[in-house]
Parts: sequence; structure tokens; C-alpha cells
Amino acid sequence: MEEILSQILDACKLARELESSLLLYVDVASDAHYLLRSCEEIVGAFNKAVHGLYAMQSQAPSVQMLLMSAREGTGNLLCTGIPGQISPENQPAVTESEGGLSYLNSGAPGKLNRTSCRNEGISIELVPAQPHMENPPDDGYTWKKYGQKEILNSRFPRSYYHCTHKHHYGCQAKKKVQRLDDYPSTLEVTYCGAHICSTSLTPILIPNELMLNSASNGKNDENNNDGSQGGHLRAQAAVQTVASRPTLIQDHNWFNREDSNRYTEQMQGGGEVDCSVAEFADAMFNLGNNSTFDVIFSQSQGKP
DNA sequence: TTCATTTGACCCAG
DNA sequence: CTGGGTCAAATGAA
Repeated sequence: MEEILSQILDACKLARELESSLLLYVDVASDAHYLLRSCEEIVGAFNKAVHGLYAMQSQAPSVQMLLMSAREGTGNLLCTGIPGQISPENQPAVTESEGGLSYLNSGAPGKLNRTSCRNEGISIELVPAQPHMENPPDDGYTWKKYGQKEILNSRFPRSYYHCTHKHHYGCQAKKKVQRLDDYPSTLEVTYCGAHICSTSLTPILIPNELMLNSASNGKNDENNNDGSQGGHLRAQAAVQTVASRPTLIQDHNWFNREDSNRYTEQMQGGGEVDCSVAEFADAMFNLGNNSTFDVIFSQSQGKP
């Protein structure tokens, strides 16, 4: 417990440092890269504490265990970090006690299996609810809420979301979010279907020149009114461009995971490190003095 | 004016 | 028939 408190205090300290910087230095407020890194650091520090608290919960009858017992016949069980957040210690081997729980199931039992999710992969994740907010933590995608229903024998309503790009790109990804009756501080997020709005590009295989042309033409943004998706595409273009440099990826092989807007780094030793796009971009920024990111963003920024 | 959210109605599997 | 999932008009915020 002392260690967790220490982690919470560390996170608070980081937050105070950022606050001080914002108050003291005008330049900081306009330095998106610095702000991004600072926020990621703070979130990561708090996440460590959250995962520690999850570990403590697992010693008592946990939310996870209750859910498992409630869903008899559940298929493969995969424990992951909380989506959109930094996995603890950046360790690839994640145990149940370290974070959110995820079921990956092509045929989940009972009512979860109904209607449009019947023939699609279902992923159920438990995430800590943000205080005073109904919305689940950012998972890297943009969602549009299309419905909310009172559920029988549940104290809290269930919210229904589909991918923002459903109409533009036909992305069929959906999610349901419901606060757990017994653990109101925990949200159960059920993902249905895979995103096709950010998985069509394959890193490493695309020639450097092609990506540079694509990025410099700004085509990604021209056909796209949505800022978020534009960001995804810009980041991916940048990733592909950087990744296509053999010298830069000598020690890092990057893979875009299909189920989320996150990247997995395959280390030479065989282990994997899961990270967010922001972390990934950050790592790429630091790979060389003449970062391709600078070139790409300077060329694409400011275009409609 | 645009876009996201809310909410009642409807659909359909069980 | 019941209840979960989806649709679409109404509403509100930016």
C-alpha cells in the first residue's frame, strides 16, 4: 500500500510540475509535444497506482472474478492493460492483477452474443471510471453515442457507441459502456467488431518515397474533414516513413495492432512493449536529429 | 448553423 | 411477450 501511495504522490508531483511550467513559461502552453509528453507521464504515473490498486482488489473477491463467475462458459481469457493507457512498467507479460480484464471471444455467452455482435469478435474490458464522468477513458478512437438504455436489474444505463467513421469509411466497430452495479467506479466496455478506419495501412512495407509523396501532397487530410482521423493518418504516414528506414528500425520492429490504435514494439530479446501512438511517436521523435515527423507535420499542418 | 447527445419508438431474437 | 439493440427526431451546446 505504501508503494501505491508513493506512486500516487509521484503522479501528483508531476502534475504540479506541469502546472508550474504552464504558469511560469508562456512557451510551454504552445508546445504540444512537451504537453503531450507531460500528460502521458502523469497518466502513466497514475496508471501505475491504478494497476496497483487492481492488484490489491484481486486479493479480495474481485470485479474480474465476479464477472467471470457471472459469465459461465466464457471463452479465452486475455488480460490486457487498460485501453488507451500506458501499461504498467511497460512490461509485456501482463497478469490479471496488473490491470483491466479483457475477454476476447468470438462467441460470448448469453445476451452479449445477440444481434450485430453475433458473428464478430467481442472484447469486454473493465476500465476504471473517471471521476464525475460517464465517459470511459479515451481508447484512441473517436466514438459517437447513438443510444442509451435502461437495462433490467441494472442500476445504471447502458450507452451505445459506434465509430465516428461509420458513415465515411463503413467502419463497423461499436462499443457498449455500462457502469457495474456492484462497483460503480468500474466501467464495463464491450467492443464489437474491428475498426477498418485505421488498420488498412501497413507499416514498413510501403516505400519511403511513396509515403513522403503522400504526406507532402496532404491527401490524407484533403479527403477527410475529421481532425481525429487526419491525426491518425498523419501519424501512420509518419510511422511508415520512419519505419521504412532500415537504419532506424534496426532495433525496433513496430506492428500496428488490429484491435486498437496502439503499437507493439518487438524487442530484439523477443519481448513486446505495448505503447500508445503518442508514446510511439515520442520514441520515433527521439530516434534521430532530423526527424521525419518535423518534415511531415510542417508540410501537412495548416492545410484544410 | 453544425454537430453531438438524448430519448422515445421501433425491430427482432429468444 | 419481453428486453436488448438501433433508429431518428428533438434538443442543446459550441
